Amino acid sequence: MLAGQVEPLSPRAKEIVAAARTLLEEEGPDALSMRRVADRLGIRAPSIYKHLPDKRALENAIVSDAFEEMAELFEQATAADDPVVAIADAYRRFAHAHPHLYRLMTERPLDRDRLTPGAEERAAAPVLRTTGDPDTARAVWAFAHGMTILELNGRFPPDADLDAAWRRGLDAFRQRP
Amino acid sequence: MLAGQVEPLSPRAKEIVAAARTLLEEEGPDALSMRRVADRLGIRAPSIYKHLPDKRALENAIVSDAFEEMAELFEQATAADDPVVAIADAYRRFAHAHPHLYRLMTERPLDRDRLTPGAEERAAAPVLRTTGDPDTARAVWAFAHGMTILELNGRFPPDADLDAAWRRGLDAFRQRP
DNA sequence: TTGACGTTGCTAACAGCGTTAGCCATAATA
DNA sequence: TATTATGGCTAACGCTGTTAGCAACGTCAA
Repeated sequence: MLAGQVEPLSPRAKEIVAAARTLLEEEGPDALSMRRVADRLGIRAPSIYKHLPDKRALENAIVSDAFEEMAELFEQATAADDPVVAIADAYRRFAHAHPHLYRLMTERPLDRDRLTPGAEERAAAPVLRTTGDPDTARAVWAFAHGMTILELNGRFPPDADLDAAWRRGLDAFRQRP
Repeated sequence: MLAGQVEPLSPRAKEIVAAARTLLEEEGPDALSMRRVADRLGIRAPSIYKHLPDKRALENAIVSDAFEEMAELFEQATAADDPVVAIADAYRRFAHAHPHLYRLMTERPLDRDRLTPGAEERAAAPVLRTTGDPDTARAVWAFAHGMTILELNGRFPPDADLDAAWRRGLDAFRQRP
């Protein structure tokens, strides 16, 4: 319990986080500067520091929210006939709908001490539960993330059938009879 | 043929690229600034622009070299008993040996017009050849990248057995009898 | 030998970044 | 009414990539 307590955001801080998220989703990571966020709110950049300690805290708040939203989607998907596929599809759909947000969530180490406690675990739980064993859960997650981020980054050939590769991958992890 | 021709680097440019790569590998991406690179060579940052058009060109040169090195490793691995596993292992080993370099190679869209022509294809070819079909090749690559980058970014639990998850994933893509 | 020119360095500067220090007006509280 | 906390502000610092313009040097032609 050495981790510093993450205190809840004030209403004003939530407004700032909301503005930051909109900016990120609409204009991408370069637009997510303290000055641009402040602009959107009609204030100056240094004023943000009255509500949030630094830029990383702003990003962490966005990421925490996104984890909660993902967890919600995954929990709904567990009810499907093939829950692993349903969760994976929800994962990929989320990333396509929020590409800049998805990159922010995945492209670097999490500073877990400063995220909403439990959010990450809540998103991870359905995958672990539906695949059965942790090694498979991790392998499926790795495939889903790899596929998704390479796709977002335009790393596959333009004529590649990525839906087919996606199905091929998920099929590989299906229980063998 | 709309792509601008990539002209070969002058000897001095190659020195700059070498210094930049060392800096990146030793101190990480934040150290890879034009001023730090110049420092290493005993010159000033603006002088770099006499040899390379911009920072992106510097990064592209590093990435192009890395692709060639990867291709070399993959081509050696195709001789193994189980070439898919051997290539995948070489991939993961390369990333572990050069984490900052690996991130630079994968974390954003390539500007293919400005890379050494053919380097990317040369690295991709062995995977395609040994897996047989393109969908499987892409799925295996996605798994390998996903596993590797999540590992580098410390996204798995600290007690996770990542070697086991790695084997589990590769096993899933093995031809079924 | 001299003049021209390309090469390769330099300094100064610009706009943008995250962040800090310090000031001030307003609102809430003792 | 006096005090304190809140939430803005400006100015500034050191960092970033990059450009403009200048100066020294080597090469090569007339």
